[in-house]
Amino acid sequence: MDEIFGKIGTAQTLSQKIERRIEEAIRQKKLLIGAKLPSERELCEMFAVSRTALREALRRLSARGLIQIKKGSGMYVSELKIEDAIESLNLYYDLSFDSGLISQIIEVRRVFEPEIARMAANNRTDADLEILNRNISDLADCDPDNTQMEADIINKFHLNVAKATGNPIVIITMEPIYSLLPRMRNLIYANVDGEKDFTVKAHRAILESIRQQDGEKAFQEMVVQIERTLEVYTQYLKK
Amino acid sequence: MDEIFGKIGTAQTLSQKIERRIEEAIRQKKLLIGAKLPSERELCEMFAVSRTALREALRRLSARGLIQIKKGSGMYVSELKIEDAIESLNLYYDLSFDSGLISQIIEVRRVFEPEIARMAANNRTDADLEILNRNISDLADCDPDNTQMEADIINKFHLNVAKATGNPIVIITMEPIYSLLPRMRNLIYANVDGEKDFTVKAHRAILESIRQQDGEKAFQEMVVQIERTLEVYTQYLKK
DNA sequence: ATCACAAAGTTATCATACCAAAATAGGAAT
DNA sequence: ATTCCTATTTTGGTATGATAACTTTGTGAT
Repeated sequence: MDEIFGKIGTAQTLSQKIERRIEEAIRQKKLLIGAKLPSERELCEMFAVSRTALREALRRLSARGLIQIKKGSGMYVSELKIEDAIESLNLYYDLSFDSGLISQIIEVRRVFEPEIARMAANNRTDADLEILNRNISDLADCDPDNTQMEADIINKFHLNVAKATGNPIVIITMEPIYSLLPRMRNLIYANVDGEKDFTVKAHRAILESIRQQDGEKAFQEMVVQIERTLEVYTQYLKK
Repeated sequence: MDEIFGKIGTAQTLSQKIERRIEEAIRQKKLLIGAKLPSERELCEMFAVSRTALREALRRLSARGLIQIKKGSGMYVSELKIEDAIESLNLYYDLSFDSGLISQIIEVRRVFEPEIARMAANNRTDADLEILNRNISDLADCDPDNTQMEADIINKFHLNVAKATGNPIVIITMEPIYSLLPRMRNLIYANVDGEKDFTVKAHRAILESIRQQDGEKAFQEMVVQIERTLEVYTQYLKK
């Protein structure tokens, strides 16, 4: 451990201490979701700090999605949305986006998604089937020129398969990855003839396997779909 | 789409506008990593706003990891670390954690980790081997009473396997899950006799497969390890 | 050349005041 | 009783100026 020398002048600022205190209260459920925080003035008295310091702490908390500030009304503990967490990831990807990332994402999907399809086949409900079915119809009916919407729909299909596993952890782990797909696909998908037909067929095959609760078949069909995607991307990357 | 009625009074506050402006500058690389921002006073003049508004914008940016503020020195554009992005996910997991998630996490690990082990076997470097080796030694040498540290070490082993895949997406995906393990394991692991010996052996087997770059064997060994964990947890959950 | 210390620049905090948006309460019109 | 409007209160948003604490830089003595 080279932690011997580390952080000497890292004294937390006052506003950071305040931030931590409130964050801890939320983490420990002392402040429940939706709870209204005392007003700024009251909090100033309670913490015995100036409004400036307090407000800067609150700004950070709201930037991180922990609280919601409503002018004229008050501040409320907000349910941390997965979107907030993903927003950070998106920014990260935005800043470090390169073609290498594309193939790495594909690699992960190639490995994870077939297993997800299998789980979905084993656990899906009838409601899941309906959603997936409508999803496929949406793609088939979608205006071919609206590639953005096509990408969104395809994205949602995969996300809905993840949801059909009934395991929220699966959703949470894959959500950040799926959130990247529209951007990537937009670069490529539009240029490939016949790709949409293939995708619709592949999705139908996956759905059918899930309907039959045939995990192994769902696995295989997903492999086909992902490997095709991989091919398309590979072509693009060679250009 | 029920987006017909939505957000009317969404007037951005001044500090949010400032935040966007600076964020955009960073996203568009007009401000490069490490670049020093003008001082608060200068920025105030440039944006023609008060220091209060400006500072609150800067607090948000630093909370999101885009800039680093050094007292007495200045403000610098910082490289957005993966850890910053993952920190948000961790918080999210933290807030939605309950014992019901344990079995779901196990299910996910059961499906994902063997594949990760296979990827690691294919892509590992010698440096990865060394890290994993030291990790196993640490566990073997660890004070048996210090269950917290044992849990940490085990946690790190799995994370290091993920790192050995060489694919950052894998890390991002799994890191939040691993961050939950110590807490879970602490509840259970301590009570099971002989568990440590088993874990050490299992880890050695996994490492050996990765060393030989035998993906299939690594996959299988990881299955063994995870299913054992699943057993232990199942016993606990039945109590 | 080295060290100690002062000076300048920068962020952190505080205190106060005023502005703007939203919620609330009260009363008037229906 | 209900609806509508208005005045009041509460709450967050912005502005300003002063002071403290910290970092960096430069100066001068050694």
